[in-house]
This record gives sequence, C-alpha cells and structure tokens, in this order.
Amino acid sequence: MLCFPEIACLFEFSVFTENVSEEADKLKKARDEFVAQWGALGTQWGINRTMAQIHALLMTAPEPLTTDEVMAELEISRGNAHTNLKELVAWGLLRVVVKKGERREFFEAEKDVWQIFTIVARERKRREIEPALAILNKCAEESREIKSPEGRAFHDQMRQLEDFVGFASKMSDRVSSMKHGLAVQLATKLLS
Amino acid sequence: MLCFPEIACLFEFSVFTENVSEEADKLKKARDEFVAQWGALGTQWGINRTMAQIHALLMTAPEPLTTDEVMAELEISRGNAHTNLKELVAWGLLRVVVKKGERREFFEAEKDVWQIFTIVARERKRREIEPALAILNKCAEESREIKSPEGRAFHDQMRQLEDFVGFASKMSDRVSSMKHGLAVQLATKLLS
DNA sequence: GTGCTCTTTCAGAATTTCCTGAAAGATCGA
DNA sequence: TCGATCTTTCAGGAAATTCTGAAAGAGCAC
Repeated sequence: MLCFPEIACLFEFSVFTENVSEEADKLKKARDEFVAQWGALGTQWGINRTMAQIHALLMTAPEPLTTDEVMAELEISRGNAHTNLKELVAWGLLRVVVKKGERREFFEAEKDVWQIFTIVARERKRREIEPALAILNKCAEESREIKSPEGRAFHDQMRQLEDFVGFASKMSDRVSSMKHGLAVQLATKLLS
Repeated sequence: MLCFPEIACLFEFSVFTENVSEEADKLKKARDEFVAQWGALGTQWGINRTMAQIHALLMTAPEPLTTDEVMAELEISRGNAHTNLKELVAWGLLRVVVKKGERREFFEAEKDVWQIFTIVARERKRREIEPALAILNKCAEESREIKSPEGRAFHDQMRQLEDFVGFASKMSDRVSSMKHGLAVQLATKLLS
C-alpha cells in the first residue's frame, strides 16, 4: 500500500464517502418518517396534517427554511405552505427570521420541549377549556332559580362540571407558567 | 275571595301550573342549549358533534333513554344514534341498562365528573400520547448511530421529545388513577 | 316456522375540512 | 415608474368525515 499512496487514499476516501452518504441517507429516512408520522398524528390532535408536518420538519431542521424549501420538502402548494406557516407563527411555535441581504422570510421552530408544551397547553386551554367554562357558567346561571327536582339536578350537574373545568383551567395556567425545572421537580415528587 | 273559595282555588291553581310550565320551559331551554353548545365544542375536542350531543343529553337526563328517544330529541337518524351510542359505551362514558319486561336497551351516562375526567384522560392518552411515543422511540432508535452533527442534533431532539412525552404519559396514568379527593388535595396544594 | 320488535350494518349522500393554483398585493432597487 | 421577487388571498376542486335510510340480522313469543 505504501508503494501506491494515491490508491490507498482513493480507497479510504471512497469508504469514507460511502459511510457519510449512508449516514445521510439513514438520517433523511428517519427524518422523513418523523415528519410523515407526526403529520398523521396531528389529525388525532385536532390540528391539520400539513401544519403538523411543517412543525415536525422545522423542529428537526438545522437551519431556518424558506416557504419554497418547505413547499419542495413536503410537496405542497404555496398557498398551503404559506397559510400553515403563518398559523404556526400565530401559535408561537415558529419564529420568522430575516437575514440581511435577503428579501424572503425564513422560518425557525421553537425547539425547547417545555416551551412547546406550554404554548400548546395555553392554546388548548383557550380553544377547549375556556369556551366550555362559558357554556357551563351560562347554563348553571339560567337554571339557578328552577325549583323542580329535575331543575335542581340539572343545575347541580352544571355546577359540578363548571367547578371541575374551572379547576382544570387554573391548574393548566399554573403548570404552564412554571419554569421547566420546577415543573419537573413537582412532577417527580408526584411520580415517586 | 273567601266567598268563592273554588274560584280562588282555580286562580291559585292556574298560577301554580303556569309557574311549573314556565319553569319546565326554562329548564328545557337551558338543557337544549347545553346539548347544542356541548356538541359544537365536541368538534374542537376532536370528537364528533353527535357523540358530544348525545353525551350532553344523557349527562343531564333524569332517567336512562332509549335509542328512539335520543333520535327524537336530537332529530338524527337511527344509524347515527346507534353508532354514537355504542361508541360512547365503548369509551365507558355510557352504560347499557336493561329493564325487566323491556326488550329495548336504555342508556345511562356516567355523571361523576372525576370519573368522566379519568375516562377521557385515559382515552386521550391511548390515542394521542402512546402513538406519539412509539414514533419518537422509533426515530430516536434509527438515528442513534449517526455520527454527523445533523444526525446528533436530530437524535437529541427525538430523545428530548421522547423523554417529555413519556413523562407526560406517566403523569397522566398517575393522576387518573387517583381517587377524586386525593387529586383535589394535591391540586389544591399546587394552586396555593 | 311466522310475525313482531329491536339492533346492527353499510352504501351512497351530505357536509365539513383542507389544498391547489392562479391572481392580486406588497416591497424594493434601478 | 417599471420590473423583479416575495407574500397574501381566495374561488373552486379534492379529500375526509359524518349522516341517512334502508335492509339484514337477532332474539323472542306464539
């Protein structure tokens, strides 16, 4: 081998590049799978597939991406990409990044798991818990004066639901305004 | 008035019945509103409108109802009523009641708020948390060996998500297996 | 078996949600 | 102002979900 160093070098180089491209391939596969599956899960979570896919893509992107890159990666239309990117920005799960000398916008995901959790928790509270509370409150109020046994039972049921949901609401606030470390500490105590 | 007791009596009777029917009316209105709104909310929660409506209807029903009564009350088809009643039974939110001398089935809702909560929490965990964990686990595993910086970053992100979701899963188990009183005690401490 | 009542299933219709592609709107440099 | 580039909107189409109504199944009394 020492007689033909350039050959050895070529050989090693080819092995090296093969490993690198194999690895890159493996990574791309894993990431694509993550994006696809996370998208499918999104529907279960009540958010649309594309939004979940974009979120997955950007959570695992080493660099911020443009709308066009997202379109290309997920093979979706401009309208779809745009709408869902902006929706994610509105949630607070993505940030818009502007680079100097660049006209177009780049998007970057919040990657901190606890941050993601608190954002999602707040949003779900707003969309799911608060409207429920409003309804329960109204129905409890409207049935307060009714004296019949059925009326009483209805009112009681409303009150119980209202109390519980109100309670859940406060808990949600409390937990999602905690610092990560504190929450873990608390939860650890709970799990022990 | 004492001269015509029968008239007074009639008068009072009419006032009495009027109040009763007014009350019954008010109750019906409040209940209908609850059913309608709860149904609308259901879509936000990722369950379908009819299912949520049936649940609301039965949670506020003084007596178990039959399929036909549910159909009439909500003005829906037999197929729809049947499917959603059975789905609610599968969740554990309704029980089938058989009355002696009756061929048809009656349905009765679980009314205890804490029970409802634990049932829903368990179901959501099964449908939302566990599949997510499976995906994260798989993607973390597939990227374990990758040495490139991007690969490391991806693997780390998967691990962080996996840890957090696994944690949430355990918390959910722990909380929903608690007795009501204990949970309230804990939560109160948390809220103080 | 026959008739009656209640339950279950499911093909196709209705509805809702989501996506595309194209056009209009903004911003900026020349 | 014009042209180039990027962003935003939205009408109409595609896809997914939900509902209906009718037919088939199941159990029971006679």
